[in-house]
Amino acid sequence: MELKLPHFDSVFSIDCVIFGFEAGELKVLLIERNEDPFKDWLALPGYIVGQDESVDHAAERILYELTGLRDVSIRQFHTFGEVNRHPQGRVITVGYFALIRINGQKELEPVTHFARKAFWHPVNELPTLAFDHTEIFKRAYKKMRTKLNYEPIAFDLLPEKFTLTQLQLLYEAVLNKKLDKRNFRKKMLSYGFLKELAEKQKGVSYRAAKLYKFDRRKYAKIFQNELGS
Amino acid sequence: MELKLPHFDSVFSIDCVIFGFEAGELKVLLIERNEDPFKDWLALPGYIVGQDESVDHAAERILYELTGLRDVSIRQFHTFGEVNRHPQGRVITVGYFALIRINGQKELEPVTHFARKAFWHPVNELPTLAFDHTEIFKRAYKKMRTKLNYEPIAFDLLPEKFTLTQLQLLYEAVLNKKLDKRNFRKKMLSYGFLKELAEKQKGVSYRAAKLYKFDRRKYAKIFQNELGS
DNA sequence: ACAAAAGTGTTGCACGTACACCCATGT
DNA sequence: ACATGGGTGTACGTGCAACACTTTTGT
Repeated sequence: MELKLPHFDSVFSIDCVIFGFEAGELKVLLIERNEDPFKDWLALPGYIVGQDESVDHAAERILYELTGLRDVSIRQFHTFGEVNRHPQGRVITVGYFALIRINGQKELEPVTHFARKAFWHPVNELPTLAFDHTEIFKRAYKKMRTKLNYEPIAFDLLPEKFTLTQLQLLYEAVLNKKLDKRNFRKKMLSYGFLKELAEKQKGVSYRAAKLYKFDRRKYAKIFQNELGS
Repeated sequence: MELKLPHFDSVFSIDCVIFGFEAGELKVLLIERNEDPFKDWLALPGYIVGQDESVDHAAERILYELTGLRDVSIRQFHTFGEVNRHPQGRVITVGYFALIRINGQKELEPVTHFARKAFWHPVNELPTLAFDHTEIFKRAYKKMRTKLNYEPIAFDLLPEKFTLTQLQLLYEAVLNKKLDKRNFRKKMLSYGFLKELAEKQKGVSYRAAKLYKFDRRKYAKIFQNELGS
């Protein structure tokens, strides 16, 4: 079929706001750019969408290239389409956010040339970022806090096995407020998607806490009704 | 500054899912296309974003060109970025939805050449639409129903002055279920953003109902706290 | 024994839900 | 007078918020 579309100098990109949780703090994954524009600046990991890949696929690819992680819950949250948000031309960017397990694993190592390094930075006291990335981050953070209240996204940030106190500390860090221990536990357990393990915490110099894991199967079963029409 | 961006054959568009309420039914604004591809098909109103306009601006412009309406609450809800969603090339589209007052006003008349006509169609029993517009519509409809539960978007669909029964019928049509009259009124009035008018309904052959209007100022005052950090 | 965090129940309040009858008005 | 929708209150159950002490374990 003949191509009748206008020929604009326009490009799509995606930018990822990737949250992690470490040392009791909520963190976001940043890169140090190695290319113009904004060479040497800090930025959210993001890149141009390929001509022959879907936007969703691009988001997964870039997340993989920067972190080595797959099968992460990654979701689109907003598209940023201001005319002058990119100094080199018309670029609209689709923002995605993901929550991943930091796990104290190996150093993050970008496999793409455009980033000099990638690292976790606490979400509080964020430095100035390239482009409109500060705005993109803020929007993602807001959305994430909202979602935390009605979707079990917190578990993506924790190790597979965790204690209820760890879970609570995470909620407190993200929502930035203290929660009541008894109410928190009651509520979490009442959902019925936490699986209590026989195992206990190790290496602590006080009473060891029970470990739990998030049971995706039970979660799906419980909330399948909410889909509807 | 030198343009270093890759030169892709790619274009952004926007598609609008515009809801209206008429004759007790929820309706969506469709157009009959007058251009290839999908010439003569029914579709959501949408068009290509200009090189020098923001995506948000494009959405407002297109809504205006198709309906003559301004100052409508129009919101982005999702971006559709599959590779082959457009037969002529790579087009990603940003979906917006809006709710407007049908008002029994003058016929809708497209001022752009690409649509032969625009008209309201009940959301139930929607015909087959061009491109992936059925999918876009479904996503908007779902989002809209969700939003109805926690934002006062329903008032955009009603005339400025309305009765509580009209409001309830609208909720019932959108949510597709019956609601209890007493509970519905109690809840709506408890919010405190409905202003009771001295005026009453006219021209009905039964007891005339009180008219209300939605008080945006009160709403803003009541819910300004929810913004935060 | 002590330090440190784990673990555990009850009460009041706000909110949603279920439910049925009299009232005002136009014909 | 009658038909039609307008308008109103109560009782119950659920879920959330406030609140403090005992238990377990490692040192």
